Amino acid sequence: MLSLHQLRCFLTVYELGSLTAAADELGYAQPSISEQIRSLEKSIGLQLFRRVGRGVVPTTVADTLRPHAEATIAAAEEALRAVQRVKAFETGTIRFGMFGSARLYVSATLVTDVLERYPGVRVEIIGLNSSEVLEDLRRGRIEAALIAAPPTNEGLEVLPVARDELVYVSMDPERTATPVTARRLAEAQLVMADTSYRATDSMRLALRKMLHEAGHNPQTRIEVEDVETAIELTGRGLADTVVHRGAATELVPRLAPGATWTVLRPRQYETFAIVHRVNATLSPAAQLMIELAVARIRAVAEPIR
Amino acid sequence: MLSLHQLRCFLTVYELGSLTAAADELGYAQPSISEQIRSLEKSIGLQLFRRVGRGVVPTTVADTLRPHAEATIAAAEEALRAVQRVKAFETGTIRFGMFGSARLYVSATLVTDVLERYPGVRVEIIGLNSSEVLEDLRRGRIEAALIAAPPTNEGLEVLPVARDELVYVSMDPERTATPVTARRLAEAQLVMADTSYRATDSMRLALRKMLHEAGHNPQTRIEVEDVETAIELTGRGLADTVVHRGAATELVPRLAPGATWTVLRPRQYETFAIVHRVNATLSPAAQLMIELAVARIRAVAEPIR
DNA sequence: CGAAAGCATAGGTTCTCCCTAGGGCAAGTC
DNA sequence: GACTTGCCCTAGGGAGAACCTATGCTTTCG
Repeated sequence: MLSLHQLRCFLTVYELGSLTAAADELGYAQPSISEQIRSLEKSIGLQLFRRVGRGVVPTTVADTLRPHAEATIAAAEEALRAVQRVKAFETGTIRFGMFGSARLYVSATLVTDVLERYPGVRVEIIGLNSSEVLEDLRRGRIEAALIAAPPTNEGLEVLPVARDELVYVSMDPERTATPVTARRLAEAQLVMADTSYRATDSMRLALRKMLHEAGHNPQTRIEVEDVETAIELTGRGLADTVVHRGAATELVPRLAPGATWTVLRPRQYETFAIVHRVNATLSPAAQLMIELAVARIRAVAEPIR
Repeated sequence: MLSLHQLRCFLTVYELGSLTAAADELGYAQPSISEQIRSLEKSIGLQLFRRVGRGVVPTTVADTLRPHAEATIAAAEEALRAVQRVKAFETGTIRFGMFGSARLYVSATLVTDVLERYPGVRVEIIGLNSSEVLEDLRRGRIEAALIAAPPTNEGLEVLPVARDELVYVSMDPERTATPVTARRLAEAQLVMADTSYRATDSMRLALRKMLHEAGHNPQTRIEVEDVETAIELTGRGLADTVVHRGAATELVPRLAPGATWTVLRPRQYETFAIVHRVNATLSPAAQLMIELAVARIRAVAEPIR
């Protein structure tokens, strides 16, 4: 079987015209080089060097092989360099999951942070829709993610890093003059985001629990996919909505100018957490993303611990 | 240390997404593949696959490595193909030595023969001057040669294949009307070729012996390097010359029109022989050249045995 | 919850790599 | 022409790599 080591020995011998010299050059004993050359000759079925008195002389076969051997060695070294560059974050792709409204807080700035420190890398933020993130985590296609809705999913390790309060958004200033109670919430016309995941969305669960405790049943008038859409509809006065404070700060001025918001009573919080598979040893890239994402979200939300 | 085997395993695992499947594909047991991947990961210092429940998933490092690994494997395979083509004479260079007047007989047609059978090869006929051939043989830079002056050189094996008669060439038809005796030869004004090798040239030795036996001393008027020059000077009537019949047939009509030739008395012969180092195992290329050269020279000269 | 699939580990065998020691041949030297 | 030197080869042995079978553990699927 052909090996890189054989090719390296071959090239050195070809260059120096001597097994002994090649052995010195490569730091081996002469019989070792001899053996490598012999095994290479055997594996191609042709003589590469003519043993002639003192020294060896390359055959025309060796002339033919030489450039290819050099190309092969070069390709192998280039392969090593490529992964070393990835190791040093000089290049390569870094993938990170981000799910729910978390992206509103950190996605853009996180990418900026990474690119600033490692200009060569390619950054992929996976999961503008939530199910993908969990599936990708479960399937191992991404190592870690920052999510806003801690699932009790088995096999996933969850590290809360910050929390953000839920706020009630409306175009009617009267409705946001005072904190919104469970009763008022139950009576409101609401537009809620993340339709597809209403069964597992932690915000929904929190609101449902709050209403239940007050003896009410949750009722939403409109269901949409995006937080953006929910806020935009609120801006048109069609309904009110409940979102994270961060989302409100970020989106209301742009999508629902004139809308105001207030907290709930009792106050409700959503936790942001880093999630990854249990027992996973995280890659440097993943650790970097986690570090930056945590720093960013702690700057804009309320840090936990 | 990086190895081609590791890269092959890596690519198969990457493609199939499974160690077990890769093991089946490559014909190994699963733990062997596992070990190869692990050692590759260790040698680059980065994880290539995330072990996730059922199967493995490539990391971004693996994505980076893959094209380089493919390029390296491809280069290695191309190297093998290249030498296999040489093996089959589909390409590559074939070197052969040819020395003395032998080239007049076979050099051009020999090249034609080779190119006809193996259109892809490059043919090099080494040694239009004689010393190079022996030196190249001695140094091992060529494996074999066809020569016209069998040297008693130690370390070289000589296989006579044909002989050619020496003829006396002159512009004076009277001098070639009858075979030339030693006495007439001693009296003639001669131009002789291969000056540089007069001490070892077998034709010189043969003539000298012939003259000595008749009690004469050899005396040459003009010494030149080339047979061509000798014949050309003969054509101008400046002197007569002694050359192989083959050289006369080939060159006299072109270089000395009007000149005629006759044999010597007693008749003198020059032997053509294949020469190579003793105990040398000849390459297929060398054997081919020998075979063709022998066939050719036996067609135009008088075969021995 | 049991069965199946897939990776990791353990232990042992075989093969490869590399070493040292010594033989043989060719080239250069006295 | 014998001697020395340089260089390759062979032989034999030890360390490590590669590979195998058997088995255990985790995840996934019915």
